[in-house]
Amino acid sequence: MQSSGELNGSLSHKLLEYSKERPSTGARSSEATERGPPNGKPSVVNDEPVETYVVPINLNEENGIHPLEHRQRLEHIYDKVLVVDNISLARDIVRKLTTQYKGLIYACDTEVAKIDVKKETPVDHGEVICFSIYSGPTSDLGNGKSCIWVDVLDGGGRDILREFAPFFEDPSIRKVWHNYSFDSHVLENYGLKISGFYADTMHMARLWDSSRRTSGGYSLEALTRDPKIMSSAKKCSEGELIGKISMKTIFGKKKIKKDGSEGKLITIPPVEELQRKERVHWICYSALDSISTLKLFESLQRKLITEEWILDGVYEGSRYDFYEKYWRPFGELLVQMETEGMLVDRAYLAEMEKLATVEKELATDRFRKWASRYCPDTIYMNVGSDAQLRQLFFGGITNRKDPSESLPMSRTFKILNVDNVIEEGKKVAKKYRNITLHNLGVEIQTEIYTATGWPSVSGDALKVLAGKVSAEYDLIDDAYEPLSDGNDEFTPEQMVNEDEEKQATSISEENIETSIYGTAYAAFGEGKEGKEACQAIAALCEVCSIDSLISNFILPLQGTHISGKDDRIHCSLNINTETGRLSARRPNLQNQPALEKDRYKIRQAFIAAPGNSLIVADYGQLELRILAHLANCKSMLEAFRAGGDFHSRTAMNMYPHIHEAVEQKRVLLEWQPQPGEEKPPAPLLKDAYASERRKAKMLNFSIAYGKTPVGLARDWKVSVKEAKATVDLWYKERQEVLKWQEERKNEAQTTQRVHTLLGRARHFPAMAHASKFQRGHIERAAINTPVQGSAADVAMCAMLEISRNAQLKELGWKLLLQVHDEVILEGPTESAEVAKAIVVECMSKPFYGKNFLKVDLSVDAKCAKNWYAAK
DNA sequence: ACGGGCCGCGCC
DNA sequence: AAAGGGCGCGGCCCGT
Repeated sequence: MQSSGELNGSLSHKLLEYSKERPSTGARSSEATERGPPNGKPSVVNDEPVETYVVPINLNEENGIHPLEHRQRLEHIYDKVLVVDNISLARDIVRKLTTQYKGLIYACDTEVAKIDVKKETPVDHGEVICFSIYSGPTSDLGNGKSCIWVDVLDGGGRDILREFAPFFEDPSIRKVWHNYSFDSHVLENYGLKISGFYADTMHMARLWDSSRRTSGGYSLEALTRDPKIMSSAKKCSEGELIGKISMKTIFGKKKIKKDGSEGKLITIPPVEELQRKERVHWICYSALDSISTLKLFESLQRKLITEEWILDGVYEGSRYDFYEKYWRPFGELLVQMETEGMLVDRAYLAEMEKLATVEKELATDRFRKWASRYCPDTIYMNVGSDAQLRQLFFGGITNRKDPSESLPMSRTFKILNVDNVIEEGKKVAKKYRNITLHNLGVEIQTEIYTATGWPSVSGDALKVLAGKVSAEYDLIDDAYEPLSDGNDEFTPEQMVNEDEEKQATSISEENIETSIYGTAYAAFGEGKEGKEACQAIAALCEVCSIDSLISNFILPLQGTHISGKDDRIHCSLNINTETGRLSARRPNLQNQPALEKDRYKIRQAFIAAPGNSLIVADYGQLELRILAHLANCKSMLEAFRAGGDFHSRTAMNMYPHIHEAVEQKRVLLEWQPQPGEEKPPAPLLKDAYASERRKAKMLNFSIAYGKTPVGLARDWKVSVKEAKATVDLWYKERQEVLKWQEERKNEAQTTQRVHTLLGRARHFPAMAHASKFQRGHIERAAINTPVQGSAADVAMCAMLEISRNAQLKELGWKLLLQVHDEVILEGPTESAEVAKAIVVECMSKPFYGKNFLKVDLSVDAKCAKNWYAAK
């Protein structure tokens, strides 16, 4: 496909979708469509190597080349390809590969059928139909050919593939892949244990430039066609192909519409069919994948070698050295973790699904019944539709950003006819039917709007309407008691709510009746009506939160597409973020509900196998410690050195009156009960100065993200001036942080990049021509990236340290998952305590047994039978 | 019927 | 006018 420069630019208007009508999806890799930044223009960009779903309308002139010409150029490859379609030939070749040609570097690539890469894990899914191996133009791998193409489909299936085991499994034979994870898994489905991993060109490309997500993506095609990437490729002979050509360019056909005319949709036959019926072109297409992967590797290697690698200010070599030392082993480790997977208790999830469904129905009925008094059709409405909710509460309102647009007072919606309502004059229920929703008849004030200017109907917005009333279920009201606050790592939003709660409950007795109600109380005429409105909307909040738990977690985790034969869930762990954090997909195991809010205890479903336990270990205030180190901030470093409650200490440093109280021992910073002591000898700071500590804590979290006084003022509901004053208090003792942040902004401004602890760079190519707002965004990213990215570096080093540990390996402990500042391992229960101590040691000293940071790294670890219990 | 845009929300 | 960083994903609605 074309680079996204074109995608976002002049060509974008020519783009169209093509329908994916292949019965079995052919795939050479996993795929994802992704979203652009919230307000940014770039919308969908291919992230991983895959055939794209966006093509130029004019198929005849892609890049000025006629598809027939593409095919002709492709055919030249055929002369280089040794087609291996029988076992004895395979045996001969493998003998060569593993003896006289053992020292070469090989690029490998598979083509896979019977897998839906958007939904399924490649672990225990997919069938390899062919693969290609290439090691450069000069090696004669037989008959003077330089590229091997192996027909797995008709050349011997599993048997011919297994002939290549000595090649794939030899750790001394260096192999380069584009998205190693996918190929590794599909090959391992045949019982092979792939070894000799040498490089993943996708990771190398990300190390070279992490911002291609919005400017081209990381598909093999996009990368090998990008002159900026391939500029250093060796000059190739006339007509030689380097860049990958996508499947649809070669094999795409315009769909013929019913009337016989050519449609705009483009279809591609199943890959098995292509392999058999378009054999020559298919072989060339497939061979080109490994050829272009090797060229890409050589180009990226040359590029990375030219870059300096500076680790915490010290020259360490080239950025390719960084790749070899960190991301190569990390890439291999991630694939191992994916292979392991996490065991999930399906019976438990099924049980929770039943419970959640019942509770959701109750709450739904309650809301619908109330709303139908104002608008009858709400009985049939979809309470999960934000459009329908917006219509009810805000019908008629004008758009805040674009006053020329406004919601109609009344609107019809097409809904699934789940209630099988039969319309007048009809005999059977239709699949869909229309309902009419109009404004409930009252004006509701709101301060929360969506990015596009419409009033928000999010959970937060609805909570403001409802206030702090209970939804008052008849059956299950007291079945659910939220856990008490045992968690220190609150998000600022949660802390604001915490504040509101304090205010709400501190209001005098006679007012408490009305003060707990939200804005809907007055809107619906106070009294009984107002009260019922608030309760109904509270029920609606319940529906939303239950629904999101069901559809985001309870249901997907039970699906078979993301689990292997062993019933374990194999998510994909990707190095694909701008900052160097991991992301997890299919499913995203990094966003499982946290303990406090998790009414169905979903983390309890993640279990260890019989006889095994999980170890869950996480860093305490990792990002703040990183910030203290990077900025060399005396006050923060001291606070961490002193230990104890960091946020209390921050509050003490911000407010002189607290400082004085601590000095005079009127309050305690923290207190560990000593034997014989029942309660602290003086009040704790976190109780005596709770609101100051909350502010301090919030600033601790917010400042690293670049939050502005304007944003804080909005959250705190105070004036900007007041918010600014509090921010200044925070910075007063932390001038180094202020200075460091200014330096990062300047660095981003002048060099268009910033760096992490280990010396990775993040580019800001948009800096040169950024609007004021965009510039602000980049500046915040510039101060956040070194913090977040360095934390990611530390977490990676810790994982590598753990994976290198011989004792852990011997005891049978394996890494399963990482959630940014947390790792999860599984192993035999009998050695859990020993293993836990080793894990803590590895994480505390993640750099080959050392910690060169100016702060200690605090690690909290637990072992238990499931994830919930181990937190 | 499918995919994109949008919204909303889960996590750190 | 916008005013906290980084993700993935599901539902809805609307276009094709």
